[in-house]
Amino acid sequence: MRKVRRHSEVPEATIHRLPRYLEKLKLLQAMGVEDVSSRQLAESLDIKASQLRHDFHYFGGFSRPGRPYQVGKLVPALEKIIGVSEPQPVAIIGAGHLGQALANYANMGVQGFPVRGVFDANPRLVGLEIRGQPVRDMDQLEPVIAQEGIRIAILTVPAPFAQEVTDRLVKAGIVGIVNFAPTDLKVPKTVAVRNERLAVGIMALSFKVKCILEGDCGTE
Amino acid sequence: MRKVRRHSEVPEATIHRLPRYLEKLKLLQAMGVEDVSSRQLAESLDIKASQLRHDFHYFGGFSRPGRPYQVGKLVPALEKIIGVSEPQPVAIIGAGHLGQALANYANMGVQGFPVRGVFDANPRLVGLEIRGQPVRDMDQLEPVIAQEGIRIAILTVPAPFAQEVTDRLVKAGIVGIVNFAPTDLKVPKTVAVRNERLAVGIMALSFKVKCILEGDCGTE
DNA sequence: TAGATTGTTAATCGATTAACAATC
DNA sequence: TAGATTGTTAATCGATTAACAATC
Repeated sequence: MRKVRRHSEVPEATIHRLPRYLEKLKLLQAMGVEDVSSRQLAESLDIKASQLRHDFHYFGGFSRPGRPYQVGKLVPALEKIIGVSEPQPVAIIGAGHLGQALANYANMGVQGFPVRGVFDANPRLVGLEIRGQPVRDMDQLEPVIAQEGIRIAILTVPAPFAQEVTDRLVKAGIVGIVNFAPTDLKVPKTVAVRNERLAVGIMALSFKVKCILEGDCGTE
Repeated sequence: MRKVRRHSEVPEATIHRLPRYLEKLKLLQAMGVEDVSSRQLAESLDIKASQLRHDFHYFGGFSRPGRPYQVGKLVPALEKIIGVSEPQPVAIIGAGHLGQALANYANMGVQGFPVRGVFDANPRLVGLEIRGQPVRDMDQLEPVIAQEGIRIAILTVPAPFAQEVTDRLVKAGIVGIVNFAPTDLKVPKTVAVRNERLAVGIMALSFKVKCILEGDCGTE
């Protein structure tokens, strides 16, 4: 470690590549690979080696010049940077189809984000068991967040309720929200929001599909 | 319409804003708003007016200099550009929790992407009804895609099966794939893929949460 | 040593923002 | 007309890529 950089200086684009680096490195680790060069790793991710080194450079000194990266050292280093060295408990607000799907998604825990609370306002859903956890009534939101030390929430409530639930989450100490509701959330600057909107994704895809079908993509 | 531009020249960033423009404009339309200036529209989306005009400029002439945009003209124009003037039938491959959640998501049809086929390899899921549609066996994949004229598929199968299913989809004439499997897909250049990976999103969020909690964000 | 590799800076590329003429 | 607005180009900003010295 040679330089300390403030996170704010790390470009958004780099931040989004970090999880992909970690994912691929964990795969290599599981295969017993010990060393990997920037070229090898970059190629497997379909990016340029210089970009990968440039990205790593924000955090300084993962290897020494002349030596390839050691998978066993890089994995924990990236986990520390991303913030998943310790498990990060998460809450899921909204136990509809999507909320249930996410609560059921076993990989969440494996990736470092164990689900420690599932909440819904619908009394018919409250009490339902998902992977050994009950769906809780919304009045349990604040106490469970406090008790479990939850900092990240996944929001899967209908759009009309998204903002009021968000306000409660912020007051309860939540610092990061993954928003699946198709609406923009107002939060203080000290809270990070990531919007996951399926509709936007499928429409962007549709634009490209149209361009492929109409031979309008500049490839011919 | 003054200029015809090839789609390939439209930047990725612009493509991803088009659905957001359309979404907001439809909202305005539903409220009975007839005219909207670039400044008003941009402000409501938290972007710069010049960026919005610059984006629209790729497609040329939505209004005339001096006159604001007419919502009633802009909505169908954007729908045409994005490719949702006609409903685009989609197939969902994989009827696990996530696949079921998506098949249940009524908004899909409203947004212009009606679900016209849900498929799974698990015989215990085959026959299950979701919103009036049966989960079909995988051997129905090719005939249904052909019969319904489906061009876009949503992939929610486990990662180990993602590539083989993709190969079948491509052979069956699918041109766009929304990939929820946590693995990269190999496809010909004539097929568009959009990766929707929850793990990447929550990890990118985690990085920011860490930076907020540690006061390492340059805001103080 | 010779070849390969990283860390780091400089050059290139692309996207955002500002500016303003033309128009209503 | 005066004020507001778009379309369009130029200026700025940021991210990617290339280049290469230092190192093994």
